[in-house]
Amino acid sequence: MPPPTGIPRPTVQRLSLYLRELDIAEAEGRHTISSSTIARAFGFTDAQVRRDLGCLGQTGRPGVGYQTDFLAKRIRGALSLDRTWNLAIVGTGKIGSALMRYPRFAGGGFKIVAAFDADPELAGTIIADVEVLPLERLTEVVSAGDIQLAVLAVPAEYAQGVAENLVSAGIRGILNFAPTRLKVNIPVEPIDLSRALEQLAFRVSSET
Amino acid sequence: MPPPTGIPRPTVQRLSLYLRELDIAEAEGRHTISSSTIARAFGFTDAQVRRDLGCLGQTGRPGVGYQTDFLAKRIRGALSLDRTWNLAIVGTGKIGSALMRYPRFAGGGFKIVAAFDADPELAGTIIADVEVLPLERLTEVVSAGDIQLAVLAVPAEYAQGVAENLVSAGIRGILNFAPTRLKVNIPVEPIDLSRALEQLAFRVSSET
DNA sequence: CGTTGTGAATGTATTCACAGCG
DNA sequence: CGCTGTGAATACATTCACAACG
Repeated sequence: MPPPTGIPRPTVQRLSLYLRELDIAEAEGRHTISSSTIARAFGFTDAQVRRDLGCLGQTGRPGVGYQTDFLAKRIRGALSLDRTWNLAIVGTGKIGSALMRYPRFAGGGFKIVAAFDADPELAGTIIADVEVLPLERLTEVVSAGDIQLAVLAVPAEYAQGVAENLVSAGIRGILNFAPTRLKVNIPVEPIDLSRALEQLAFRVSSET
Repeated sequence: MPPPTGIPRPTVQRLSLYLRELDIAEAEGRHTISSSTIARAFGFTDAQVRRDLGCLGQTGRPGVGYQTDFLAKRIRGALSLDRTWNLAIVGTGKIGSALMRYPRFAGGGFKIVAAFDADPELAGTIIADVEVLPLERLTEVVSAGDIQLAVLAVPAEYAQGVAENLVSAGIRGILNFAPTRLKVNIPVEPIDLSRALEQLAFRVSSET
């Protein structure tokens, strides 16, 4: 049962952040937190935080704030993080293999369960406890292994082709590191380093 | 002379994309391109593209479209990409060193000129033609080397401290790979993998 | 008290629709 | 014609401001 999709995009993005702050608060033993505390952590306004949390229904108590564990659970539910997502890494070059060793992926319900590379040299290698398989086995393994998401870290020129394979293998979403817009009809979340750098350059040069 | 900062954030983001499409068009020998062609490449509306390009002043010709080379130059100017930005990579672990080998950085006016790591073992190593220096030399090298931007790829717990060093060394903007909000008064552009994954999970599970 | 939740007001971004130009 | 540039209309997001609540 997909949770209500009525949550606006910018809100979803911020909910991810709130979740982190809640985890910190919980780890520090704070059982309750106010909208303005959350807001301050990220430079938002308290009204914004309340508006965002309002999307999850009644979650706070006036005069007290939000109960951290309850709210975290609520956000996880809304974001569908209250389950495990199995990931395949496709392309185990520099970026792909770096990601496989990125510890934070293990944290929140995301689990790397397979890795693929076109280079036959790499097949058989083991990176962070996961064996790298040849690309040909993608369809087979993805279908059999209940893998929902893929991290695409192949050279730009192959990205579209591999993406199409992923879709027909049954992958439901792609985290795309290649600087290309993928033409597929499943959700794609791009990680665009050049764009981020250009953004940064712009902001720096339009400083006061 | 910083270009007019009057360009709205979402527009700046899209201008980066348009620039890519223009480079492709130019490479293919198309000397002219219409707003709807650009729009189609990214799934935007033609009106949106024209509105965005409107921020750059009069750039197109009715009945014809936009002249690719001229428009590209105009966008580069607006985004301050008509210059070289010197980068320092700070933290040459998995992600940092992967970035140093990322070819696309070389492409558009961004040049990695220095790299630092806290681990003395790594000092002296050479990655992609750049020598890794110990963190202590950061201030010295950044000041001397005319380095404007830093890519921060250190473990989350050190990020804030290193960021402060970067600021006092004279860095003007940070591309931050650590999953932390940096409290500094220069522009920071976050690359947040966990957030992107969570975003993706949400979108997948709220599919029709 | 302090803090939530939310209507109403404001601000920002996108789309519509068309006059005007080559 | 085809296509740009832009006012006017619309949709969306954020902030204000305050009643209600423990």
